[in-house]
Amino acid sequence: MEPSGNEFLRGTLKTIVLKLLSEQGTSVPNRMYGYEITQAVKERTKGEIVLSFGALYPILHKLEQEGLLTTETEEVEGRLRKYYSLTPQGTETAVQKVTDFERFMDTMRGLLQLPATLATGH
Amino acid sequence: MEPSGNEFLRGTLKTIVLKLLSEQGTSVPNRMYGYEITQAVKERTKGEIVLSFGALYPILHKLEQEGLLTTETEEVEGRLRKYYSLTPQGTETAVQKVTDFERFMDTMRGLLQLPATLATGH
DNA sequence: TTGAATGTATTAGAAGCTTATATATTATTA
DNA sequence: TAATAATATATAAGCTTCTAATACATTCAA
Repeated sequence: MEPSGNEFLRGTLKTIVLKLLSEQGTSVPNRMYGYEITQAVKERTKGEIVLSFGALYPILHKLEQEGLLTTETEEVEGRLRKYYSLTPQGTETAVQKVTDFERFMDTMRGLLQLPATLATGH
Repeated sequence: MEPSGNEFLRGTLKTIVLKLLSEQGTSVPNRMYGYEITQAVKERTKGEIVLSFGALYPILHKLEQEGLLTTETEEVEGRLRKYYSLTPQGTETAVQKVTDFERFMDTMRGLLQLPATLATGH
């Protein structure tokens, strides 16, 4: 039906992936592998958003194909791991997507007559 | 591509339609026709969100089929107009969807590390 | 009389998901 | 030691949802 039962998530997956990769990790540029991305999203949202692999991998491949991501495969503890990191263009797109999403939320708040959020608790 | 060039709108269309119909208009229960809905969305969002008819009508028909909307057709100024209004179940769903969307925005703000919105300007 | 605005509706096709499946290793538990 | 959970990447079938295009019809303004 919907991604992890949340219909609103539709169309936001690329933005989530790009944003996570744009954050500073232990390596510069930051790199993450697919499984790690799903776990990070699950942890940060306390299980509210769970990316399925069937959704994630096609997105990663598409972003790579579009030149926003590059990959490096490494063997870690006997298993193959494919790390993804942003290209310069990917970094730009990440910023743009997040800005677009903020704007979208603002527009939706107006349309649905919702109050501005004052306390979030996160 | 995306609804009115906005990929994030995916999955929010039902919520928008239900919310608009749930607001108090001149009639109780409030009723609107398809074209009116697209215009209301366009005006409220200053053109940022434009619903296409190809997206709107299937949604209206589906909501009717699900028992969330009822319709009445009237002739107004020589043209046929089909008014949609919420059933009791539709009213419940409208509230639920808006609540779900607020929760979703909160989750996304946490995930994307966005600040809480203090001033909106709308 | 021509075009813009108003109005409902369908269709073909693309895109973005879900769900199921395949494959494989390591770590834990019964 | 055998089964299962967790770790890890990936594809395929199929459904839903959207875009873009089209059809049809009326009213109003230029």
